[in-house]
Amino acid sequence: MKSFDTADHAFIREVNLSSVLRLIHSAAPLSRARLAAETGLNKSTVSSLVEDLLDRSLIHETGINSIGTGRPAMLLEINPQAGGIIGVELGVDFIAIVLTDFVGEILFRKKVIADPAASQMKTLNQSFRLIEETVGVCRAKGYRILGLSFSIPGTVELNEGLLIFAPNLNWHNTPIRKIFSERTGLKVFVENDANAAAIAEHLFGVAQKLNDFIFVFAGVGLGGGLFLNGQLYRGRGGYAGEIGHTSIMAEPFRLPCRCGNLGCWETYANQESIIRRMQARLDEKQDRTLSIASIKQAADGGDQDAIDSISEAGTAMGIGLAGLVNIFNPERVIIGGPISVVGDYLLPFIQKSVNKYSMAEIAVQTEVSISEFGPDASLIGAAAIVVDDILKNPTHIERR
Amino acid sequence: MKSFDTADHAFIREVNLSSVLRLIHSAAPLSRARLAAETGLNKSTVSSLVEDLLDRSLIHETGINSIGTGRPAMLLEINPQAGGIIGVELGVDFIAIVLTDFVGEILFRKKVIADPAASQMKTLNQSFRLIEETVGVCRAKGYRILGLSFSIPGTVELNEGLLIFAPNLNWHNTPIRKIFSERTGLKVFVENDANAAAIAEHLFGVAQKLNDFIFVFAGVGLGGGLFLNGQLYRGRGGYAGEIGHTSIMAEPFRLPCRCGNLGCWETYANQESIIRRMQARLDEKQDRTLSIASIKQAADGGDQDAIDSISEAGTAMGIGLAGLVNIFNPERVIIGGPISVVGDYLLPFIQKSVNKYSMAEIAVQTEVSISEFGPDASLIGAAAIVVDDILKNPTHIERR
DNA sequence: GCTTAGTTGGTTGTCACAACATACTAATTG
DNA sequence: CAATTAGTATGTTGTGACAACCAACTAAGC
Repeated sequence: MKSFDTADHAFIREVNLSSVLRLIHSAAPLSRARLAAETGLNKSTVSSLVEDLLDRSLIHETGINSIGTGRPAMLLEINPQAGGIIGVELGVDFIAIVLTDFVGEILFRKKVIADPAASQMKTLNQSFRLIEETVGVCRAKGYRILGLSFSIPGTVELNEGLLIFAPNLNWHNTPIRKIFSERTGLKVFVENDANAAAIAEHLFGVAQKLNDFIFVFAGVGLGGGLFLNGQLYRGRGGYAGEIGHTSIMAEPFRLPCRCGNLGCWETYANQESIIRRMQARLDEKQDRTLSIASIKQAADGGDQDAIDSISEAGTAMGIGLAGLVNIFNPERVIIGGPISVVGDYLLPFIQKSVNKYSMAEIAVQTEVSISEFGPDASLIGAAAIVVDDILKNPTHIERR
Repeated sequence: MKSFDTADHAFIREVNLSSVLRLIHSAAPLSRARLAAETGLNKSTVSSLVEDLLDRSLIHETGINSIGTGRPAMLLEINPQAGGIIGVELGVDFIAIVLTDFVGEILFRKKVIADPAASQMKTLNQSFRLIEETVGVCRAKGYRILGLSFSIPGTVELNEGLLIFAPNLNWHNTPIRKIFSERTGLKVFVENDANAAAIAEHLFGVAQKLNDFIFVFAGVGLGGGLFLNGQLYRGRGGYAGEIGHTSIMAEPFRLPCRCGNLGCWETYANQESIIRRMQARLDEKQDRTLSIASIKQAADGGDQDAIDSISEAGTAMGIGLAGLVNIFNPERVIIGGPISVVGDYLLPFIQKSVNKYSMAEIAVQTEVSISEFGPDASLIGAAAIVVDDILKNPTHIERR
C-alpha cells in the first residue's frame, strides 16, 4: 500500500528532535553551536530542541570545551542513564537475555538452556521469569525501563508485534507483544534475528553511518538482514532476506537443503558445512564428535585439516556473497552469528572469492567484515531496536 | 553518509502538497472533502493545498458529482495539460525520443538509428537535434516543458546528472545534465534504464501502489530496477541491480559471461539465449539469420522449435528469479525490455519455475508479470521520472 | 595588571507561516 | 422546511527563522 503521510507542527518537532538526537548519538560530544551549524537549524531552534531532549533525560551536559578563542562551549552527549533496555533472544535451544543502558553497554546478562521439545507456553513462561529477574536488576540500579525487545529466528509483523512463523521453533502466529506487554506493562518490540543484528551494527557496530549494507547471519542457515537506503528492508510479508537459497557452482557435490531444493548456497557456507568438511577429513583418521568450537580450537593449534575446512567454507561463502554484492552494491557486508567464532580464519577467503566473482567496479566499493559482536549480534540487536526507536521518535519518551 | 535532514514550514507544505497531489494521481477523481477524509488533513488545509496545486496547473476541476444527498462535490483530477515531458532513451544503436503529457500519454515519438562506432560528440549532437524537433512539437501544442529526461544503459550519479559508465556505449563520466541544460535551458534528469522502467511501472504500469517490486530489464543482459520500501534502491555507487551474475544450476553447459565468469544466470535467460537455443535446433535443418522478432513469428506460426527455445529460456529465467524472490519477498516481478515481445510465451514457464524453486510461503506472495510497455518501458520511464519528481515536489513547478 | 577588541556560545523576543478548530455559507435531497 | 454534505472564513496554536542581545572567554596593547 502506498502512503500519503501528512505533516503538521508536531511532525516538524519530531523530525528536528530526532535529527539533533541522532547527530549527538553519532558525533558526540557536541555543543549547541556545532549542532546548529551541522543541521542547518537556527541557533535558537537548537537551544529549544536541546532543552526538550534534556527534559526527557535522553542527553546530558557533560563538560566544557575551552579550546580556542571565544566563549567555551557546553558539550552535550547521549545520556547512558536515560534508562535500561531489556533484550531477549529466543533461540532454538536457549533463551538469552541482556540488560543494556541507552548507549548499548551491557549491565547484566544471562543465558539459559531451553528444551526445543517443550511447549510454547513453557518456553514463554521461562522467558517471563528471566524478564522479571532482569527488571529487578534494572530497578535496583534506579533506571527506568525504556523497552523490552525480542529477537526471533523467524518472520515477524512489526505493527502488531506478532511472530508469524519461526520454522526452527515451530511457532506460528504468536502475539508476542500482546502477551508480554500485558504481563509486564512494558513497551514491547519484536524483530527478526538477522534484522536485529543489522540494527546493532548500524547503531553500535561496524556499520555506523552506513546507508546500505548487508548483515549475513550464519548459523543453521544463512539469513540476511538487508539495510538499504538507510532503513531495514523487509519485503511484502516480512520474509525478505532469505539469501541462502540460490544455487552456486562452487563444488561438484549437491546436498539437499531445508528449502527442498538441491545445492543451495547455504549448504556450502553455513556452520554445519564446516563441521561436515572437517568430518570428511577426519573419517579416515579418527572418529569424534565435532563442534564449531572444537574446530576453532584445532585451527588455533595449527591443525591444517581444521584450517582447510574453514577456508573452503569461506570460499563458498564468498562465491554466494559475490552475487549479493552485484545485486546490492553495498558499502559493506558483515558476517555474524554463530559462525563468527571462526571469523578470523574465514574472512580472507571470503574477501578473496568476493573479489574474484563479483564485478570489479562493484567489488572495489564493498568491504567485508566480521561482526564485532560475534554470536551476540542478535541479542545486542534486540536492545538496539529500542534505541533505534527512541532515536527516531524521541517523543516516545516522556518529558519530566 | 547518514542524513540528519531537518524540517521547517516549507517542508510541511511540500509534504502535504505532495500527499494531496499523489492521492489525486492515484485515485482521481476526488473532491476536496474526500481528500480531507483520506489524508486526515483538515478541510480548510485541503482547500488551501488544492488552490495551490490549481495555481500550478498541476490539477484541474473536472466536473460535479451530484450523487446522493448534500451539496455536490467539485471533482479534481490531474491536469494532463500541466505540461509536456521529453524522454530520451540512448540505446547502443538507436536514439528514441518521446513527448508525453503529464499523465504519460504519448503525444509524439521518433526513433533514429545511431552508429555505435560514432563519436560521443556526434551521438550527442544527433540527440540534440531530436530534442529540438520535439521541443518544437511541444511548443506548437502550447504546452510548457516540464523536463527533459534521459534513460541510459549504465551507471548514473543523480545529483549531478552524470553518466558514470555505460559499458555498451563505452561512455565514461559524461556530464549529461550539464551539456543539455546549457544547450536547452530545460530541467534535465538522468537515470539508468532499468530504474527508469521501474518508475514507469510504478506510476503508469502494473506496479501502481506497490511498495516492493523488481523490474527485470532483459535484453543484452539482465538488469534489475529494484523498487524497495517505496523507492528506488541504487546502492553505494549506483551499481545496484546487477542481478544477472549469479550462477544457476539449470543446465550442464556453461558459457562465458561478459562479467568474466562462467555460467552466469543471464547467459541462460537473456535475449541472445533464445536465439542461441533456436540456432542449435535449426543447425541440423537449415541456416538463416535469426532475431527475436523472427522467432516470435515462428512461434506464432506454431513452430515447436521456436516455442521450445523460448520455453527453455523462460524456465532458466524463473530459476534465477526464484533466488531473487527469496531475497526480496517482492509483491511483483515485472519482466520487460526487448525480450518482452515473446513475453506471452515466456510467462507461464517463468511462473512455473519461480514457484518450483523459491520458498513456498514467499512464492505465494509474489506475482510475475510481463511489462505492458514492452520494449518501450525505459523510454516511457524517462518521462515517468519527471512526473515522479513533480509528484514528490510539486513546488518545483511555479505558481502563476 | 588592566583595558579593550574580537570571537564564539547561547538566549530572548518578534515575526511569518502552516495546520487546526470552529463557525459559517452553499447547494443539494426529501 | 430539516437534514446532509461540500467547501470557506476567521481566529488560535505551535513551530522555526531571524536579529538583537547577553555571556564568557582569548589576545593584544599599554
